[in-house]
Amino acid sequence: MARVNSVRPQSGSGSPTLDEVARVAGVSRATASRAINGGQRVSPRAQSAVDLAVRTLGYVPNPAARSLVTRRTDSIAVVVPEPDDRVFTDPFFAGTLRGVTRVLGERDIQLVLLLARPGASTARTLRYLTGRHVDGALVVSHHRDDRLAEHLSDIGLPCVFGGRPWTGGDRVAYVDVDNTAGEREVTELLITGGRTRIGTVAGPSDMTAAADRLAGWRQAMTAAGLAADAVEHGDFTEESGVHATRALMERHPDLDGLVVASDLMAAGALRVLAELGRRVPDDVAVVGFDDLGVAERTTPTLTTVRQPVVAMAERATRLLLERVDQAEGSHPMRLIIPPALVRRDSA
Amino acid sequence: MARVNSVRPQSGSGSPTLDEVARVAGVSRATASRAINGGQRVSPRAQSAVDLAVRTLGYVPNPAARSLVTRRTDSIAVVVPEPDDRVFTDPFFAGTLRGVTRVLGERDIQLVLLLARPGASTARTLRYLTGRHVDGALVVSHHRDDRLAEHLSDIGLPCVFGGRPWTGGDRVAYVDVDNTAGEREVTELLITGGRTRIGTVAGPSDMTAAADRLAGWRQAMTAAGLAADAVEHGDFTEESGVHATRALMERHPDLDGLVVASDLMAAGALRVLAELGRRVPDDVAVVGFDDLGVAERTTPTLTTVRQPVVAMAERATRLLLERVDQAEGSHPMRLIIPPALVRRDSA
DNA sequence: CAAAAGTTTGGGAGCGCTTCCACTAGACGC
DNA sequence: GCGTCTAGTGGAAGCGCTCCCAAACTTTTG
Repeated sequence: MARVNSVRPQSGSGSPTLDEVARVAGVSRATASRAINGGQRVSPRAQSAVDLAVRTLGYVPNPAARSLVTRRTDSIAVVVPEPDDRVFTDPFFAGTLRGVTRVLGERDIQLVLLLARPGASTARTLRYLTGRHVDGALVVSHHRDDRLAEHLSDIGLPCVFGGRPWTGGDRVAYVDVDNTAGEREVTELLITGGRTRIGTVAGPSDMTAAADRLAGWRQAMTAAGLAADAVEHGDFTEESGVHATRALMERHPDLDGLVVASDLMAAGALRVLAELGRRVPDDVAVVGFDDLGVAERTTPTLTTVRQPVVAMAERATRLLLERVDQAEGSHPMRLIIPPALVRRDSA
Repeated sequence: MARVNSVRPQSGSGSPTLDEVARVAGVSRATASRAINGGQRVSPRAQSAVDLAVRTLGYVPNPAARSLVTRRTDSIAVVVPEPDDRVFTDPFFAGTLRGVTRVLGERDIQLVLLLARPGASTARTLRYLTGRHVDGALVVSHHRDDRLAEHLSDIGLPCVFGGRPWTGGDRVAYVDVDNTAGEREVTELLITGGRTRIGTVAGPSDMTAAADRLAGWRQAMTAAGLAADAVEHGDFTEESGVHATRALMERHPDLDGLVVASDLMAAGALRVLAELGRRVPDDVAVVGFDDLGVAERTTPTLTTVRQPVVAMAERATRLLLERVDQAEGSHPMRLIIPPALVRRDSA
């Protein structure tokens, strides 16, 4: 401890190592390591010596070396198998990322954004995840054919899906809103309101959220003895909502209700209806899905189904971290959030 | 080579290691490593033996071990010192991320999203970056007091700023649009159009983009001998644009021109003007800044200054990767993009 | 045909960290 | 007074990889 030695970092070889900290603190590398990581089984004396050394040296542990032995990286991936331009315009992703970062911020875990463009790069994503660059993965918006659920469960990487996966739903955990119930209820709202000719602008048919919402609409329609034949698909963007609504109104000019699978698409629908001179809700009642800000800003404001995206993302992230912590084990769990109707002016 | 040995991965100890690949391929670990990394100095025979072993074993290199020795992590951070709710609503960030991911996708580099909330977590961000978790950093929207430029240049981590940093601009590289020139020109447009009473809704005064645009407006005004006294600050959000415009119009009801420092704020301004019954552009001409989609969707559509955000982010990322590659050296470089006026209906 | 030059190869030394384990001191009980 | 605990410590063994270097082999050349 009283040993005289040079205190300066060894020959400017870059950042100081644990070895140097130990030398400066006058303890062994093992003790220094313990002191830095929580300080179990370390005397107060040694602890403060190490603390001081860390501070004077400006020591920061080398993450690669650490994770080589701990087998942890303290980072998780958010996987978004979606063309990048869609990701960054949809408030759904914005909300998701917000929820994730909020939870991650509580602990010292970082977020790796994995944008898997369609096709080829799924393989790359998979390779990345297999390589254990991250401790876990949150898959956000996946499509039928990426088979991500199976692949991830094969790899054995802790993961949670945001939204029910197509297949392998029994092998992975997921958090989802009850899409079917939500769309059913909001459709029933229109029916109760006296609408009899209700069409739907559904989402892309390779996504479960879209399929489930479509199913909800169908259930309500058939239960009420109404024809469930006016269906058009979009891809959740406003643009696609415009096209789908145009097509729908052309084929079924008599529609008096429109159940749209996302607010963004509903905003497009409202624009088309305005062009067509139909009054909303007088001539045509319109409902959306999501309630992430857009619904409040349309004219008229949108009656919709609220999907608490931020909260869901937080839950999903917590779930993921739990699974990461208790390593393996813990069988898949699903968390289904009840949807909430939000009545505004469009229906 | 003809040695008989068990080919199956050693005792289910998790993922196969390079050692196992080497054993299966009948070569040394060194040769296997070479074969896997580019295959310089490897005979075709050995190469294919290794390739086969990799494939049958499903080998994926352990990134921690690799980066422990290479001192590369093959990932870069995008640092956003901004409250998370702003990040995900502003099309500016969306565009930036898009540019970044596009370039990163070309190589096998991952993106770590570092959202530094104001205050305390800047320290954490800095610690993370100091720890060399990433090979470089792209700082996107920084504020005056985070002093990120100095800190990063101290750390010695390759970094590029999106937008001129407040201080330390001579020590770090950055890519920026010529904010001053852009705002000056668009102001001159109003002046040429015969407007004489032109106010401005500026951005937050702790951001260089805002300060530079304000300066551009001032230059044009004073050069034309007009009073540059109608100034109000917002924070680039639509909401703040509403407040600022309201305050501005109250104090200066005679304004016939409005130079707004972002399209989002300009959208807010348009709403206020509509409320106030002023016709745009007849009574008041309005111009924005950014042109990232919002400007096309307002009523009337917005005359604005185009900032090619995606392209800029791409350039910035390329610049960053260059700096990462040639390690250290290469003195700071700045890339100033000329702005482009986009004429629409609002002025 | 030997020497020189080039090409492949494997041994081995780390990269910086955590953690097992054996060991030393005091604290404590009888 | 002497075992018996317990808290604290350091030595050393890896984690899985890259890369230097010298050895072994192949080709070229005089």
